[in-house]
Amino acid sequence: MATRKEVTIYDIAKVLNISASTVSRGLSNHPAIRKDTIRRIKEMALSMGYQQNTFASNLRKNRSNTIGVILPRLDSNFQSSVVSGIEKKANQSGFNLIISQSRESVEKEIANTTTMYNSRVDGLLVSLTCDTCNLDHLDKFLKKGIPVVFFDRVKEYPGFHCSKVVIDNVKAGYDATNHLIEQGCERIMYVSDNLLSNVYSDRHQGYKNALKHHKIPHDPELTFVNKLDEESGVRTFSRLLQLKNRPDGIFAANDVSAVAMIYQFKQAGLSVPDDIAVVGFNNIHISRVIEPSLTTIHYPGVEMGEVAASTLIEMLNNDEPVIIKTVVLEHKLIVRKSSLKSKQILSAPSD
Amino acid sequence: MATRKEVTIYDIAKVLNISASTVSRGLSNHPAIRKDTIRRIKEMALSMGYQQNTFASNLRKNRSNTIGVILPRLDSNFQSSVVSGIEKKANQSGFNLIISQSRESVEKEIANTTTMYNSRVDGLLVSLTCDTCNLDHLDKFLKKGIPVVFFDRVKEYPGFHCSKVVIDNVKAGYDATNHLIEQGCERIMYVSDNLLSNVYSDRHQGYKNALKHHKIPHDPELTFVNKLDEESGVRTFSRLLQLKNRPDGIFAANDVSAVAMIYQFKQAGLSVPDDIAVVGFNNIHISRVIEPSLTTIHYPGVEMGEVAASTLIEMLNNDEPVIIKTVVLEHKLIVRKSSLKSKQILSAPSD
DNA sequence: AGCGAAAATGCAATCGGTTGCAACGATTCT
DNA sequence: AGAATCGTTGCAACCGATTGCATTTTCGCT
Repeated sequence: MATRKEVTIYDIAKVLNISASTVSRGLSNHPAIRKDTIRRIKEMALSMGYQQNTFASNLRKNRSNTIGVILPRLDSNFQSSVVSGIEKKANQSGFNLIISQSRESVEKEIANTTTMYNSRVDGLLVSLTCDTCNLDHLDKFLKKGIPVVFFDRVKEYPGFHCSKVVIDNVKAGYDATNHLIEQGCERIMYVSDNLLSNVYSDRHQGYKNALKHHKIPHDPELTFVNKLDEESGVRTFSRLLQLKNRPDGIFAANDVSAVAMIYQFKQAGLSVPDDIAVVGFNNIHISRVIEPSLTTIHYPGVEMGEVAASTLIEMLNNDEPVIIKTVVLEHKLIVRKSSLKSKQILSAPSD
Repeated sequence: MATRKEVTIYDIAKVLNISASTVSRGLSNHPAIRKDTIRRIKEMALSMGYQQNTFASNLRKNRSNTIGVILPRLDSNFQSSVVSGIEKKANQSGFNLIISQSRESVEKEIANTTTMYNSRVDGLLVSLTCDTCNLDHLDKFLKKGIPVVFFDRVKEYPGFHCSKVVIDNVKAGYDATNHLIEQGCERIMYVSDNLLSNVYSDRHQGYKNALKHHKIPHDPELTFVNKLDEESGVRTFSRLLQLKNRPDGIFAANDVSAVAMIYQFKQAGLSVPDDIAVVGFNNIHISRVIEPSLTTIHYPGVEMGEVAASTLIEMLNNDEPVIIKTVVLEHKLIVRKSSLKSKQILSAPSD
């Protein structure tokens, strides 16, 4: 009883006493088919419970109507917002979405790439692993004319050209650091994840730029690279203790670690922001409600997903040669309490 | 230059001077094919860069090797963890995943259902919208023998039988409320989302059970239903102000709203937990680091996803008649500061 | 060497929709 | 009226892998 026979276009054709080609064309509103015939076909299809067999269609058209997404993690605030945006756009345009996570493993990223390739996705959206150091596994897509769009975690690679959707991480890093400096911080620590990744190295660059701009010497000891997870705060704190000269400001490359640090500082009896000011990155929900609330860089996740998906879909729907572009979305420094030094300092002559 | 010809089994067959059937069988390790032939086929396939055409295979086998997931939101801490777990299992078992969000809209849920059906998913994982009040849109799957597994947001519906993966929300609601009562709370508010959804109504039931068990009268005015988002705290707070008798405890059906409330209370100069104790639900990251840290119900998201996916995959791989089952995962009350009334009360004779 | 069984391989139909081209009828034009 | 044209529709060859059944090859055994 489970698998009763499927209705095909041939069945419809037989009932209406026309050919299957006409049914096929009718169902896709082919201009050569008479309006009235189209109506009859569609009505019959509906009443017979016809359901298109996408396999057959895909096979013939050699198009899957599917977009592949490869990203490090789904269980991340930021990344799941991006996927949410992607899903929205893809769905609107009638594309299916197949998603796989690399879990920050290059091997898994490569494996996922192959799966996507074999599933014959029409296009690919990728946010890279931190450790991805070449793009050989993506070559086959470009070679075959399957567009690839990077988002967030991107990579420049010789001979590999594809569109990207990012924020200006250098500028954002600059803004964050600059803000701390303006608050009177003189010894600022940068807490980062793997500097191989553009997002973290660019923020680092911005950090250095800001220091330079304010003529503050750059102390490499103040850049701490570690996994930016919930335990990051503990590690950073112990790292802090080892330093001769304690920093008076921290720029953390994500909110999760910033929040974890604030927690550690509070436990240790240090005052945020007065003993040490903190700026995070991402503007995740938590940053607003933590005590003190976290100054951070807002970073539009859902929008990034939407733009990335739109960019890809545009490439898919256009027959003209692909235009490679890089879309840079606006970020915004959101100042909250974790970085606002007491008023005396604030009102000090800063210009 | 874009689309260079694909390699097919016929090409391989021609080169090796054997038939395509043998190549097909060889590639799938058919026992009737000589080991040596298999080796030769595979080597040639590799060197020619053969890539299986899944459309053709799917068409012939009438199987998509794809699992569909429909859930309310991807940009939710909890739900994205579940998806993460699902992806992990699906990937391990060689299934693709297509995902779509209903964004809490029944219409979109139904539309997604149709898309999934047309994509001919082999099985479906669903977490329902709060407002979904019948399962007619899922009927076609069962009728066609496509297994459906619900997770988290489930629904009992006459004549509709499918497996489920859930937690015991009644018990969890009981545990949360009971804990508040043990802390000395006597007037406990339940802050919920739409009570049509099992997760919220079951927690409500547990809440009432606990009250009853402790012989505390149930005041319907103390159940506040609203959208459990970040603004929920504001709404709940204004609701609180309207009450004659201010509650001394709150059980919130998710952490996001609990945290938002705590924030409001603090702003208003109320002490948590002494003026009002708070228990949340989900144990999202934030609950640990907020001040005061939030007592909550831990709720295994990733595991729920893994179990749901495994359950479905098991059904897909078994030819025997499907065994319907309900898997109930353990939850756990995690006591933190937001509910721990001062020691005097704690050490009071509670037996 | 010869026979039969078992092992290995090939044949050809099939899955269901798509599409270039041919064909048909109706209309228009000369 | 005959030719040209346009609007519709049908024919048949795909797309590439799978699989029941037929056929060939292999090999053991007498």
